[in-house]
Amino acid sequence: MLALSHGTPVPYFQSKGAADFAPLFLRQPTEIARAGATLFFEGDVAKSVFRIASGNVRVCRLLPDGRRIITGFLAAGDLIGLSFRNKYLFSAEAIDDLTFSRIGKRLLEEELQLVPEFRVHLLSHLRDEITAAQDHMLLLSHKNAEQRLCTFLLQRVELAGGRDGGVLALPMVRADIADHLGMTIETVSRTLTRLVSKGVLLPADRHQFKVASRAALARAADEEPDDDDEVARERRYAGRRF
Amino acid sequence: MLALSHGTPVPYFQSKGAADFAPLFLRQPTEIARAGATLFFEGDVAKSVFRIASGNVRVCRLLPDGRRIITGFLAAGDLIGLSFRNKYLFSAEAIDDLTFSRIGKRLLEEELQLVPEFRVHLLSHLRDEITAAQDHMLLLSHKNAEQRLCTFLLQRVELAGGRDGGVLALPMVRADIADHLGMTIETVSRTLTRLVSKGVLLPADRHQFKVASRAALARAADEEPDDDDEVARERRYAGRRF
DNA sequence: CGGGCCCTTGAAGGCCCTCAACGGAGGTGG
DNA sequence: CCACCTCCGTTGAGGGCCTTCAAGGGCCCG
Repeated sequence: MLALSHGTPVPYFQSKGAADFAPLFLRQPTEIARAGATLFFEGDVAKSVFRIASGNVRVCRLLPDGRRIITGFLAAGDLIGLSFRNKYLFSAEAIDDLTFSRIGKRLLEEELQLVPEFRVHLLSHLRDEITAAQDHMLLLSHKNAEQRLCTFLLQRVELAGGRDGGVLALPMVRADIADHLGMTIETVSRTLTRLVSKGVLLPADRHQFKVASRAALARAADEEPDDDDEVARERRYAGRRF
Repeated sequence: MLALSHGTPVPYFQSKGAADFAPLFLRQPTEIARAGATLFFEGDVAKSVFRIASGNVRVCRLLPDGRRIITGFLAAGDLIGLSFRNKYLFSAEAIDDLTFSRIGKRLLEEELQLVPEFRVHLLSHLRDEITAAQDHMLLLSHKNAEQRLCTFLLQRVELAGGRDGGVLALPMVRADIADHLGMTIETVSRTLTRLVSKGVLLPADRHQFKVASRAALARAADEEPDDDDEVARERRYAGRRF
């Protein structure tokens, strides 16, 4: 279960899915953090990689003027901090109460030297991060408020494995969503309200919605505001390709 | 010159700078491409990694509706395609006439198995990509047109090693800049004009400017539009931190 | 009950996009 | 050599989307 024997070739550019570093953390003690606690700050010397057992984490960076961007939200099973050099590139804060474990840089290095599989997992993880970052750049540069929010909601539905009747959990506050999607809290609020009034969402409480129509959500996430015909779409394609 | 002997431990999370894969490409033949040519398309099966010898490349992704984002511009010495899984994540197109070489996935795999240093370089490269992507997300989510353009121009000045009197080269067309910064070509044009009239830039031709005041450029890249005092800045900081 | 935090809603304004027209540069063919 | 075309860049006018500023309500806790 743990590893291939030394010297066995392991392809670095394979098509495998998400990395699985779980075995590395099996022997590490479980720690806890309260809502609002900071696991580490952007710029801190990186000593450990973290793995979330339960709870939610926001990962964020700050501009010199204090504005903030949340590069992502993490939950149970996710890893934090694999993309550091010797300092962390971002801060990690607990959204709600958290249980997690950590593995020291030193031990991680040793495991990577010994176990080729982990090196491949590491690469796979970094590529996933790059892909996610690029997708997010697309969202930020070209999508409007409703598309951004629907894209985000859809992601949360999918990683929860939810179906149409499923409940959509938004453990973070509106300001977190806003700073993730490059919007203001007012626009987040207004857009959520609009989605409810359109019948796409059904409000449960502040942090939970039911998805009335996942199809409508998907449509709103990727497409033009409305009445968008295939002709116009093809025309734009043609204009770009050459 | 080529590598450490097998088994020598190489730290994976060290602080080294940009990766140096140049030795891998020394034996590869040089190829050429005309301006406008496409090295590979997003979604193509990834067979090779490329290294630019001369010329400029744009790296881009497309939305389903045909809108485009240019994730970055590459020049001599840069590598393309290291972050693929088994398909390319983006397209790469020649901006001007290009010379480059490539190394096959197969051979690259072998080198990575044999030479620990290259594995470290690969990680370092991927982390650089993640860092750049996050910086760009910051730009796209929170900066206005002038800040975006100044940030971009400043990057180009710095990678050219230019001083105040240096010439700023913009080999790409305005549409490329627009799709990189999440703007329209009109806004790019208007903002450039404004920077010229402010005396920050001096126009040479369409694709070259002189930077009259690099300090002004840096100020405009990161700060508030204008007359921004420290008091206001500290106030915003305080508002965010708690 | 008062205070703080979070969320919502309204009103006004600004920034940037959209649409449109024009001019220059470069290439091609008459 | 010039007419013509296309691509690229600039500039102007108008409008829409989102931000900013402001107020108010719900919830929790001391």
